[in-house]
Amino acid sequence: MSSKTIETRTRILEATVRVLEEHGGRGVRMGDIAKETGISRQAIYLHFASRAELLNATTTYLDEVLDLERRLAPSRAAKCGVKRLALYIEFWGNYVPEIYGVAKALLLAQDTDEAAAAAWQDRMLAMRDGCRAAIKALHSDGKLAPGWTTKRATDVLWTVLLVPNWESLTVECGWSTQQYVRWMQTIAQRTFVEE
Amino acid sequence: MSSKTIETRTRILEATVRVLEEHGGRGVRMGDIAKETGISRQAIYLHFASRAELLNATTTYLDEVLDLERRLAPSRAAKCGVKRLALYIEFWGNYVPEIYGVAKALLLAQDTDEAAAAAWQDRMLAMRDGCRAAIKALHSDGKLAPGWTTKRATDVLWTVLLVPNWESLTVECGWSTQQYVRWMQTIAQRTFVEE
DNA sequence: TGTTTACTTGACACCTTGTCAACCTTAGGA
DNA sequence: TCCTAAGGTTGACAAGGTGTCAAGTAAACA
Repeated sequence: MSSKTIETRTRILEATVRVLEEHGGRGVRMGDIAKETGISRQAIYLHFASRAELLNATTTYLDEVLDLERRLAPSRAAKCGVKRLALYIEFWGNYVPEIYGVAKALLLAQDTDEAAAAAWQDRMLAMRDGCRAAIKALHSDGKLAPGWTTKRATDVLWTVLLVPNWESLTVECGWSTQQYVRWMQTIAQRTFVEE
Repeated sequence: MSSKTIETRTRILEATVRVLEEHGGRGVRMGDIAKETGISRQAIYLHFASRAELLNATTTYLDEVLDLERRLAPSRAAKCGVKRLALYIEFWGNYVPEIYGVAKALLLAQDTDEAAAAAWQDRMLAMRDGCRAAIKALHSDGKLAPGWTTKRATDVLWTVLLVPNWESLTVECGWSTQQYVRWMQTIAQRTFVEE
């Protein structure tokens, strides 16, 4: 790829983030993104094969810009399962607001777009790995509350952390990010950690 | 409305339930419903103003057919808050699978359709009343775990019971209805009920 | 017999994504 | 300096869905 190609590609990605963030991921068309980038709608297809691919590339781009790996480090370095669980929820609760626009757009595209569904599925499976790791750490410490298997506890933690729930609590119910983190930690603690 | 009008209207509603249930609420077009009913696509608009209105009417129709009121009775008659909470979750966990197809369709229509969004919002606010009643009953018994306000606990219970979470646990994670009910009760118990 | 009611058929507007062809512009190599 | 290719522009169009409209049909009803 020439430097000009890369530059335009980056400009498109930046514009996508901006316009998606601004509209909460809803009702954003290819034409809107093109206008924000300052190029024609058709030109976007010179860089991305479809809307789904653009959306997918945008999440990857955001992960880099927001330094996903650095943000994940604390929870991975936790000394005990209880701590790891709390730190993972803290990471996630602070990450979702930053990616919400793009995430929502990808989420909405799922119905009509097979590729978008697969892309989002992938990301959520990655998030699930984080959940599983936290639950396993808890289990290793002998602190997983009785009755829970690793699989079942992972299912629940993962489901509860899904973006629509964050949306419900913050957008609908008016919670702040801090409240989200704090009470999600409380729920996870009470549900999964043996007293 | 003439009896013929009512009969056709009912046939459309029945057909909508069938075809939506069959396809899990995804990718069902007005033409599909018309074909299933045995009338022309345009004729549906003689009975329902729009796709959103049809979907909305279908949920109301299902509530009647499935006797929503009767199903709600046990939780409402519960003698204590703990029991009420458990029974409400049991009701909901057994109700969602029955309405899933229609619910999913209405859920998917939300992005493009303002009216569909409002209709679903309405139903979910009704469900929220049930959550609030259970939490309040718990609170009256002095059994609401410390730290929770009625509002905050209602927010959480309501969010956790939302249809996408049921979908995640059953469709994605492979849980049975029984498992869903049992573990949701467990989570609610451990999270909200004072030991 | 004549009229109203429920429905049919065919056509079409609107919206968005994705594709195509033809044309333009500019930077870089020979 | 010339000319070529890459990156972009414009206009047009197909596909696929919702919703609308006009004209016609068939049967019930008065």
